[in-house]
Amino acid sequence: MSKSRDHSHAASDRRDWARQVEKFCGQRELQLTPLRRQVLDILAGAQAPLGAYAIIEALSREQGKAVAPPTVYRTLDFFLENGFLHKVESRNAYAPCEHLGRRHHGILLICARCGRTDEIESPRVDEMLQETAAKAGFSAQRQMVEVEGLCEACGKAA
Amino acid sequence: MSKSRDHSHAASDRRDWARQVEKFCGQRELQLTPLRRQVLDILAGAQAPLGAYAIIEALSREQGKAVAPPTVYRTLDFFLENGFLHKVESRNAYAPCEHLGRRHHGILLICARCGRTDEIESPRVDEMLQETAAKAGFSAQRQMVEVEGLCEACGKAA
DNA sequence: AAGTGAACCGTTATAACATAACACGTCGGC
DNA sequence: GCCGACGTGTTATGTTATAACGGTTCACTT
Repeated sequence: MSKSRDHSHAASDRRDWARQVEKFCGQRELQLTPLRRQVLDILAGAQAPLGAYAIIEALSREQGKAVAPPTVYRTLDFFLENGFLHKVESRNAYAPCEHLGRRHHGILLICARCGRTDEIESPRVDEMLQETAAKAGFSAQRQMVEVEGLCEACGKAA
Repeated sequence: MSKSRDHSHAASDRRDWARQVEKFCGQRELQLTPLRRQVLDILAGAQAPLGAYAIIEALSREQGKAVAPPTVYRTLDFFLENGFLHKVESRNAYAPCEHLGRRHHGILLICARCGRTDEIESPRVDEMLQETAAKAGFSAQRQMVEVEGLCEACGKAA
């Protein structure tokens, strides 16, 4: 399998994500409606974060379902509010949260070449950011860390 | 003056910024044209990061000058390319870069209450991010770190 | 059974952010 | 004088996101 420790962007990871979201919805009595499941599948099937309009197109293409923007944005809000999804601010796109249930603040690694993103966690970075901000008199609530560069595969290719 | 070490968002800081940009343009033979200077002044006069369309409105209001979006975006590009400005990705806004000339990767502290942003630098955070990414096989090129929370003033007010 | 409220989705319209493509003027070098 | 680079103006359009209103379903109450 992959030799480094599981940062593979593999389809299996994303399918895993979909399964976990499903499980969480069951546990917390959140409604995973048909629309939400369709969007979940589309996101789970994507190799890179999707924009809202890409999801609209995918719904139309793959499910033959024509939906307007608000419908998709509401669905995205649902996933975001429940911590199932991250918004990739630098790209206006939405990516599966790979660490469901944990207190998040993920670090997003965005490949400039293939567009795929990986999410990693680092409590040390989180703490250091918190502290660094505190030194400036700032009380941190939410962190957004996005790193653009080359993923392992693209780094080797180049 | 301010008791903590100079994270005051003070108007004087921003005027300082404008002066430094001016200086840099002189040194590097960059043209600080009338339009660019007007935009510079508007940004220097703002208490919080401005969006492109806010700048358009300000140009119209303060300078009586009606400009179309491309004109402003080109000006912003000029400032961004030369490292004079940061784009605040989570807000689609543009903020003065407070550390001209240094290799940047600033950390943006964005107050959720008053909207003001402060930029701090932390080589340690930068390094740690770099390392953390490297452990995931990722070669980092550009970092975006935005922290939302309460600035000192707003923290006390609340 | 009728009444109520919450959650979800559909629909229309529009707001907010950003860029493509082309035109024109100025200025410096040849 | 011609040319190319640069900056700006202008028109049109592309992309991302939300406001506002309507309708359905369903659980719960009375």
